[in-house]
Amino acid sequence: MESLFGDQYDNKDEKSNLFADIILPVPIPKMFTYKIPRNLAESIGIGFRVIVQFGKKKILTGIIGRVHQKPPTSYDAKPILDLLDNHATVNPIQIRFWAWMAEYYCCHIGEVMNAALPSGLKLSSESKIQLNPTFDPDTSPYPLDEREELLLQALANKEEMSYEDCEAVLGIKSIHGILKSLVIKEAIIVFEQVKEKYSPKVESRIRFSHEHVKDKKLLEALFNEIAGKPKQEEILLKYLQEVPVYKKPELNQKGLEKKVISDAGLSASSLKTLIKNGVLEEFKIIISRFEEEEGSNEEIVLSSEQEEAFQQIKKEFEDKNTVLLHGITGSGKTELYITLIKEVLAGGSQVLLLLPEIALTTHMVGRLRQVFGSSMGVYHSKYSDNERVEVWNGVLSGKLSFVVGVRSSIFLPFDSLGMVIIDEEHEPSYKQFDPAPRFQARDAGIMLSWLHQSKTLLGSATPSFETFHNAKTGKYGYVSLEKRFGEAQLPDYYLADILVDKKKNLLKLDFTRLMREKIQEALNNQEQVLIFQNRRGYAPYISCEDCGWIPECEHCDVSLTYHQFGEEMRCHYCGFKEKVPHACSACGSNKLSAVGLGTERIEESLSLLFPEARVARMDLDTTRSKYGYQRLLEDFGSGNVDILVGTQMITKGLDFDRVTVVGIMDADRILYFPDFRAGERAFQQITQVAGRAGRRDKKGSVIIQTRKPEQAIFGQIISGDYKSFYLQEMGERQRFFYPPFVKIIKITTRHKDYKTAEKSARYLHNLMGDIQVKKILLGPEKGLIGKIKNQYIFESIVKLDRTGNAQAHFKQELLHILEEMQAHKDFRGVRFVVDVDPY
DNA sequence: AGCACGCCGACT
DNA sequence: GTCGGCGTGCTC
Repeated sequence: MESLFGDQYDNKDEKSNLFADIILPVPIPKMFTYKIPRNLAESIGIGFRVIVQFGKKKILTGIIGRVHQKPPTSYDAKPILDLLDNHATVNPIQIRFWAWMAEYYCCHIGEVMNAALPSGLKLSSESKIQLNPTFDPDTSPYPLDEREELLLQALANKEEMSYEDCEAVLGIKSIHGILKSLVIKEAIIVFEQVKEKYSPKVESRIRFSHEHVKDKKLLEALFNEIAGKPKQEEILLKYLQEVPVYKKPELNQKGLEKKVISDAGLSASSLKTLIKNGVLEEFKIIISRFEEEEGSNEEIVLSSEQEEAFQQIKKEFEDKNTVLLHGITGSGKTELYITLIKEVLAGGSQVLLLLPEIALTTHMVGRLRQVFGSSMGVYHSKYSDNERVEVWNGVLSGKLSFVVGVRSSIFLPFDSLGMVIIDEEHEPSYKQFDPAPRFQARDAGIMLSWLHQSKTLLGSATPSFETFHNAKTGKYGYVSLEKRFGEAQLPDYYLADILVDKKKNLLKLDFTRLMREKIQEALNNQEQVLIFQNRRGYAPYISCEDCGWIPECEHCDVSLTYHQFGEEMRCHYCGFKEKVPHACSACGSNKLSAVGLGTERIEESLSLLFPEARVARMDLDTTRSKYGYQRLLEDFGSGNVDILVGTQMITKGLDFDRVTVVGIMDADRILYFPDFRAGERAFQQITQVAGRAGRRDKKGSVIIQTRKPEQAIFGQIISGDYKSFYLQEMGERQRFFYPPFVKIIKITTRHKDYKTAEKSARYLHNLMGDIQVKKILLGPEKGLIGKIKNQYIFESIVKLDRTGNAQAHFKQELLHILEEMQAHKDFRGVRFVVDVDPY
């Protein structure tokens, strides 16, 4: 592997001519070559963090991607300014991983770096100004104008000011000229301030000054001395009580957290005096942001089914790198994972377990923590940056050999992965949409695993078709785990026909009679209910009953969603908000009605239908805060809520014994999504949410409301017949050229002017047509949403042959085309986005 | 992406 | 007349 980058220490005598290709977090498709100064040559290597100047003044953190001796021919390389650490922050495998990702997903390696490194590890500079100490306004030969005076005054009582501060002081946008003039007049100095963003958590502690613990007599003397000062004595006694240095003098080294003294209500000023007089000393240590916790080291006992699956997995791994574990909900995958993880860790390798975002808040992590204690790292998107840096460093130092995390945890600096486990592998949230790199963490995880010569286990109750196809064709191993753990039974399904009930006048506030009866039954039995509707807000739009007018977003091509909470109309694409109109803007009629079903409305309807029930709602709007989701879950878990309404958030990881009824408000909405994956997703979503119904002792009920109960997919979902559903859908996919039979690349063209957007998309489309590769080219078509944030959107879809190097060739050509187009003035300001394997 | 340099409108 | 708008070109 080393040879990929050249052996940088080949010729030690010529180290003065060393150059480094550096990855910088900028969206420019190349690395940048800098000169390695003599004094750094010995201590530098691939993956080291360095500081370089980029452009006229910007200072950036870069990562050494390659070291070589070839001086650039067309320009003068700038020197590396400094080295940030005495070790590599990124290992060679990661650099290869980044390079692969940039190439595969058609983005720049700098963008990958940006996504990979927690921002705490990327420092950058900010321009600041300060007063020139030699400047004296009275003797200065240069006259100052009003604004310059103003700025100097503002600066007079400050150490420094940022450009933003200056703008604020002067109240104008362009301060450059003024600053320049002040520099020429030698009144100020402009400098770059580099800020290290990561700050370790520091704890203040106290202990006896050295000589006092050397022998007991000294301590006794000390107490005699201090006897007249009760407050100080109290503090010393408290210290001795917490840290028995009489018995074990070595304990003094670690001291006592300073906070303990103030928490005990003892005098802070007396403590200060003790420190001032040299009796105690204060010192600081760096502590972890994560609590220390012992693992339980318990013996995991697998059921016979689990044990069998476990053995099968191991057997499959003998000749396959990737294995799919097809295990139905509640089959106890967690225990299986734990057993596997333990085994890999015992072998001295690292393990990465990927989970979808919300699953990270649930009991699975708690269970893992119980077993692995703080040797397990958790990498969460809601973590602060400092916390992320600590996980990063934990993996780097070897302290954390096992990490559970969301999709971005594939970027952690593992150096010897033994296994990557991707749970709920079918989850769409593994795909990153925006910004680049638009990677699929499941696929990237398999690649990462391959780079480590490690194994990948994919787990799902409803595998993605891509994965299942790979398993069927023998590319992946396949193990199924069919029995529900602990004798829990599969739920009963009921199809409730919305149209029939409507005709019979049995539909009340969008609830069919069957649904209402089942809910009532559960309530009577003190059981809980989940209601699923994948749409937030009150109603997706409101409409004028007289003329059909619908309020739309000013910036996007969508109707505004009515949110009862806060009484406003909101755009779910750009965040635009406005007041709810009282009359139609087109005809003035005041007959405006809310159309369609959102979670808010369902919540309201439930309160009306079941006034005695406690109803709660879980969607993006109620879980925005860091612990919003967890709080709602706890409320529900503790039985403070009878009915929980929610979006797809409720479909995952909610394992509560008392849920016996799950209602799906509008299955058709999931099914008729204009996307080739709609069927697959419907199957997955409905199965997932249904899996929440009924546990151990009680069979659950799942009520699916639909307008077309005769559709085959329902029968397949109900009988859990994933395979026949799969076969049927795959027939379609093959006929109409959809993945996994082809590779899809989506190219989006965006511009604020409709005509320009359309013209650019056409032009690009034609050029793509000329690429000599077997392909199907569709479009360019106006986006599903024609305009978002005032940008008109066009899309082209390319379907590529999976075999050979068609993909690689096409991508390469495409990037050339885009580069050229972007340089052309006709397409100035046009944004092109390439999405490989889009969702 | 930033951030410079460079050429045109609306204010003193 | 200048200030200040932003178009366009480059970054090792």
